[in-house]
Amino acid sequence: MQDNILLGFLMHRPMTGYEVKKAMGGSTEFFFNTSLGSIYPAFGRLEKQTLVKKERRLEQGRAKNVYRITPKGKKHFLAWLEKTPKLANIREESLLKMFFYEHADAPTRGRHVREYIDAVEGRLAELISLRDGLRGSKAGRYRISTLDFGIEFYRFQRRWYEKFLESLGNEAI
Amino acid sequence: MQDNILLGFLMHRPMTGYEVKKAMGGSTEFFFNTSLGSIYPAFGRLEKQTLVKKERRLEQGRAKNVYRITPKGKKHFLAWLEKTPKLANIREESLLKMFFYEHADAPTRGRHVREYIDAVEGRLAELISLRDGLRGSKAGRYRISTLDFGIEFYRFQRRWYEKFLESLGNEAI
DNA sequence: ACTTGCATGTAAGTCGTTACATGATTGT
DNA sequence: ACAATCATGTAACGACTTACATGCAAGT
Repeated sequence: MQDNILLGFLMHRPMTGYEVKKAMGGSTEFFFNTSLGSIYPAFGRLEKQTLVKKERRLEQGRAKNVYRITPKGKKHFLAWLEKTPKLANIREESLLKMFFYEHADAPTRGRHVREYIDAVEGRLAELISLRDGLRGSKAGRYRISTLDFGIEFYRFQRRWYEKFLESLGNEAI
Repeated sequence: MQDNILLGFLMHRPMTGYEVKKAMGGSTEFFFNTSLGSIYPAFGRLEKQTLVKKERRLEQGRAKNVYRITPKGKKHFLAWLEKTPKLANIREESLLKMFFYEHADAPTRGRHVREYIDAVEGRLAELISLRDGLRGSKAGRYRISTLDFGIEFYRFQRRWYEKFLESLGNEAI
């Protein structure tokens, strides 16, 4: 899957590994992010499969490895893109701990939920300021859609955990 | 993290790897699931750390490896449980494809979203029937909370994707 | 006889992270 | 001079999955 994201970024323009990593910031980083230590080997694999082509460039006296997607790479990416995405599993540590909350005491449960809500609000603020920055820009509508999903998702979480916190207040201690 | 879930299940009673796997079904499987090929080696590691103790039992002429959590294991589990959970990242293939939707055509986008909503509805039906089965049972309230979160989460997704589908209908093709 | 479920484990492979290692350029 | 950013890569490790391999017991 990671390979297809890299190809997706190269659909826009040829890039270095470092540039792809930067491009993820503020765009995919909230639902997909990957480290440089993962990107460079991935480009190596993609090159072996001739899905990308490495171009050695000298810019400002610095050697760069710019990767360009090949026609075969485009076909590969579009074939992946066409397939209906699989339903995502929830995989949250917070739910896992909640599942075992009978083993924690009431103050711990309350603290968890309050701190979790704080974290949700922090993330929410980031996403909202990101979207505000995109207003009036030429950013694609689908990029904005992913951001909107993120914002609504964290709002949903905030609502849910606030209600949960209330219900904890009513628990018999 | 996986290790702590195994310990969490053993907090209830000593179990075999197979039993833990079964216990996940209908309880944690919607937000955490793991394969037997992962559970058995994990118990081996936990035993080396003396967090669990293997007990060889003969039941119905069959040899079983029943694992019991040790006092040290309990301490380890409770220490993990106490720490505030980290904010979960969204990591959904559907959002990733959405991000690149300018490269797909309108019928593909529509098909994706409709099929995704179908999958969400299927999952929702599973969760709702699970919860209905839990009504009146002695199931812990926190286990029910995790289920409720799941149900509300998939309802949120259904709403969001239905609105998104509508907005796709209005797109300039 | 056959299939399903119980039960345990290993091996190979995928996917990804963090830390290590290096070095140039740009801005203060 | 110093820090930050640009830029590339490797090594070690961790977490997990699927497939392989085995075998008994219970139900049909």
